[in-house]
Amino acid sequence: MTENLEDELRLSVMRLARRMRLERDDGDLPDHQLSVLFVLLREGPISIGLLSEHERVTPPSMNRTVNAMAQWGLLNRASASDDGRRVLVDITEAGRRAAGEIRRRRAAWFSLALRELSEAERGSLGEAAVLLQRLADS
Amino acid sequence: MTENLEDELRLSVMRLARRMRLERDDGDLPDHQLSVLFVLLREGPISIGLLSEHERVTPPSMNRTVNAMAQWGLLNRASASDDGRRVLVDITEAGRRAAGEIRRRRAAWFSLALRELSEAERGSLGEAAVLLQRLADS
DNA sequence: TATTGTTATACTCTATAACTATA
DNA sequence: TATAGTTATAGAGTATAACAATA
Repeated sequence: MTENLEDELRLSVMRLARRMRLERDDGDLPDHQLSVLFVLLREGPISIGLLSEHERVTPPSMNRTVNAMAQWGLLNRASASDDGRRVLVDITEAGRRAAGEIRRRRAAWFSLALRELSEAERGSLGEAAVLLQRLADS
Repeated sequence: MTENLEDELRLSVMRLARRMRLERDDGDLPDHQLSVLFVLLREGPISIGLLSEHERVTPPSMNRTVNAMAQWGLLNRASASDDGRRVLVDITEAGRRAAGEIRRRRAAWFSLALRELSEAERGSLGEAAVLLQRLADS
């Protein structure tokens, strides 16, 4: 792949992600809360400390975010049974619903956008999906 | 493309973009300032109002951000010659350097990640780049 | 004594409302 | 009178430092 194509790929991924992030309503959750919900969906119950590392914020900041979200019923806090210091955070049914709404909205937009492509082009993107996944994990 | 593949593509794009955004140092610009620089690079001189729409913040908020960035010499403010009310914001050489640094860091990481793929796989991604670009614009 | 989380405090970014300057 | 931007003020989100509880 030429360097130019590499840049084009990188930039288009960034811009497409931004475009998808914009598929939200005014009443939706703040970005950082939404991001926490997605982590919980992906990783399951997790401590405040790990959550703060994952989201690249300090533990006090994450603590505050988690408290706000617990007040809204989006997640639960519970002491870890094996270590009284740790707090395990888990998503609630309401949290799942909130995250699901955004996900559906993004998926709906994306589906429509994909229909503008040809069958062959969609096939190319299908091949690419698994590769992008691998890159994200590296 | 099956619905499942559609989801996989959407999620992998989001996650790869996040992974790339993380390629920054502590001393780097705040996200919203960086985002403004990227808009200026892409769109050239632009008014405060359009900039605030593009970044989805209110005009007073963007005004503040622009002032801070002007103080750091990252951009220039100038009245529009044809309309004394409008302010045209343009990136400076220092702004270009700051944006370029992040871009280089992301490009370097991405280059390394791509080397883990086969030649054929990189070819697939090359094809996909232009399609992702088109989706981002839709 | 080290680790996990919390409280106290301050700074930054954001928003709404009210204001100024220009059209 | 309408529009582009600014100032005033307040509400979130974040950070650092100091503290409490548990290991």
